[in-house]
Amino acid sequence: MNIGHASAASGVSAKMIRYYESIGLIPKTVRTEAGYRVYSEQDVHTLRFIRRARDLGFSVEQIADLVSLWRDRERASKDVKTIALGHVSVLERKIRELQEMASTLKHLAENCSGDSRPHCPIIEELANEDSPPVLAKADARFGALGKA
Amino acid sequence: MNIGHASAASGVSAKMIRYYESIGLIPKTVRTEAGYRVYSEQDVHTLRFIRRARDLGFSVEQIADLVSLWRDRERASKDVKTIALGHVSVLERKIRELQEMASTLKHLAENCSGDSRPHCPIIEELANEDSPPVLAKADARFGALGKA
DNA sequence: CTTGACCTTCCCATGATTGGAAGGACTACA
DNA sequence: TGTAGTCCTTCCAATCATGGGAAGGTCAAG
Repeated sequence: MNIGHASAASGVSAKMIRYYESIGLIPKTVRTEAGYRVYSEQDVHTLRFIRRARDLGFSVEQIADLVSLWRDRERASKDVKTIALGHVSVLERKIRELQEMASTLKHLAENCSGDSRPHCPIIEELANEDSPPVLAKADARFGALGKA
Repeated sequence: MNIGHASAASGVSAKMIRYYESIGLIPKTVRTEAGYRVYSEQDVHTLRFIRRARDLGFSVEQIADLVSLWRDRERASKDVKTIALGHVSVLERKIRELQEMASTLKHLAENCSGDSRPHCPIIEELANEDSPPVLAKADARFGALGKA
């Protein structure tokens, strides 16, 4: 099976499959004489595992740990649970940060008439000389949501 | 006032001030003969405005819009409200995605004994041949939380 | 006049992902 | 056999906001 087929079968883009190989998340594959990568059903299985972990928001680094724990049939379930719960707490912190942002903004927007007049509490809050941080301490790096 | 002072007064790092200038979010400053950037109180005020908007998770692109609306004393509050509410809906979608991830993981972890035995429903779910996506469609790009 | 703290520009790295270019390989069809 | 079209390969670049650091100029205090 070539990379395009493995991609379709696993839901991981060919680009990402090559990337995962380059960073060592998955081992280098067998190649045909022409240099084409060849994948087995087991490889596709691994790729699906990786995709599901990505869907759950695990980082590539965490996924590497999960994959090796997956391969180790003797590992303790505690080790897996530790990673999962650690990730849950990161997710929950992130959720709280975003909820704070959203509720602050909603509160401001509720007090903004939203008509053609210039008065606007949203802008006024952002411009407020006296209120240092708008929120306590929401790590701005996790607030940015890209150009979605 | 030089850039270090402006940074301390606004809470925006000197690195970011230069970056914001380079991308046109803030105008080029006056320079001393030696080439040092010089900032006024008004500039610091603008930087604080920007930092607060960042704290609320606005993208630089959105901040550019907010800054120009801020400067325009005749603008309609509707324009500001539209940006804010658009951002709120993005935040809320993101929150729902993360909540789905967290609840799926918590559910799996609750059923994982977390002891030294190998049985682990978390790994088993990730490895499950039959369940295509773990979650409906959580954009993986927003699931990754960096190496926090 | 030296020391240290500041400033300047420039380049690089992050994380996961996508895009594209240039070129080789394979398949199907005439 | 030729050729068109689709696949594959590698390499390079961009995203977004931010930090790190190097090399070198400037400034203020001692």
